[in-house]
Amino acid sequence: MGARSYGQYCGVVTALELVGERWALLIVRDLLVGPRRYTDLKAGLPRIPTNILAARLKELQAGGVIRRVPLAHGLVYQLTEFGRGLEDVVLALGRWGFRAMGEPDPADVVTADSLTIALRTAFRPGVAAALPAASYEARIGDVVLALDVADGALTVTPGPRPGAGLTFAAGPGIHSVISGEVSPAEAIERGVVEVLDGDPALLDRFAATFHLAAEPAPAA
Amino acid sequence: MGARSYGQYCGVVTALELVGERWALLIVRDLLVGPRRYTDLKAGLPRIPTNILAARLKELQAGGVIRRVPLAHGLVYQLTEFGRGLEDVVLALGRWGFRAMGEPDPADVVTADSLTIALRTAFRPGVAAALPAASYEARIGDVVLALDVADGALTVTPGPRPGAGLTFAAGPGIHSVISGEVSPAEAIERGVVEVLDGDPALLDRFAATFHLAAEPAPAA
DNA sequence: CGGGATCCCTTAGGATACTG
DNA sequence: CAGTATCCTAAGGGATCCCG
Repeated sequence: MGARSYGQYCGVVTALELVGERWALLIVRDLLVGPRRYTDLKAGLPRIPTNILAARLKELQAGGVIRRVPLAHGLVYQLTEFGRGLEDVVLALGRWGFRAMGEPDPADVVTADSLTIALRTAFRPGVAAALPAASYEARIGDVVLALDVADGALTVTPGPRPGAGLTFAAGPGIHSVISGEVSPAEAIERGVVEVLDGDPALLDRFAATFHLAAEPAPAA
Repeated sequence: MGARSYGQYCGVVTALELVGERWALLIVRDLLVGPRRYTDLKAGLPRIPTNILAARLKELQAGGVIRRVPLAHGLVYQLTEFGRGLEDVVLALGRWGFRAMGEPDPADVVTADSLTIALRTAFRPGVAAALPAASYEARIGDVVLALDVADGALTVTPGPRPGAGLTFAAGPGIHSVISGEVSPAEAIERGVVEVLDGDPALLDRFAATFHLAAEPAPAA
């Protein structure tokens, strides 16, 4: 048994031995959005040392979580079917962590992949199914995402969304809209969200569709 | 920003900064079963160095995940309401890790708390609700647990269950019963499960109530 | 330019012993 | 019971360099 093994016959332990090392679940988070090249991963995880990225990729491969796929030009890393099973884990983590996010550090970045996953964790299929289809172009920081909600399903694509019902720009303050701390109307009024195009009333639908509770942890 | 920060404004990152360190989620796993003293945690995590346990407990406290509660005699650690929100994360991890468990290392241990959580991850409320109530006494390794299933809810209590509908003993092979690789009848026949008391037919109900898919990760 | 490998240094984590 | 203190190893961080 490895010296670094937790030494228990337990599903949680097995999982942590596969993806519990530092950075591993963030690599998985980004790969849940789609296959990525080494360079994409490095760009999406600006603070990961390159040797650690290489090491993690090897470990995840050895664990059957990801696969290297040669491409015409270069290669990509991709989750295996087993690895895709981590979606529940990552979404649960994101949902739980949302409550504790607080204000961003000035040095914090927001990447397209992390934001895509964040929107997936906040997405409420039941609510979306009960509302008319909608499309949004969201610009958060430097990230531009196209969101399409139809039939209770969400599609997130990087880049602009021509013809979106609503195009808006926001900063980290979007957090308070998703948590419900700030109503859509207030958000527009206070400049937390800036409507660039389309129907401002659609921001209500957005806030209903994407929602996560965020009561801060009481000392209790 | 700490040198060890991941540097992203993202729920997953926030969560990992709170409970992503080595051993942290295993401490949480055990506390999900109930409040525990320092010594209980040490016993339930035989390979954790005591200084690391102390460090993690401080960090988890600082993060609002756990709380120290003084007792008449000594003190216990307990999840806060925020910390209890990690149940989804731990169960999702356990569910995913179950598929990769394989054979136990000879040095691996099974603790009462880890087994309690494992049974919770495998529990199917829907199936249980459709079946008559049942009680079991499960002896896995040295661990003895009382299981009560009623109205689609599961209660796990450490220790024997006098009057249980079925009392059985098993080793790690119970994994194959829960995964469905081995049918209850086969399990009894091959000695994977030994019925000590009660109605052997109840093992069918057990296997229906506690189930997790376990196809090993295909190379695909 | 994509996909790493290497080097050095810092610090977290492991093992063990000891204490209020 | 509930931790500190110590020593040592190995993992992680940062920068740079290399190769097809």
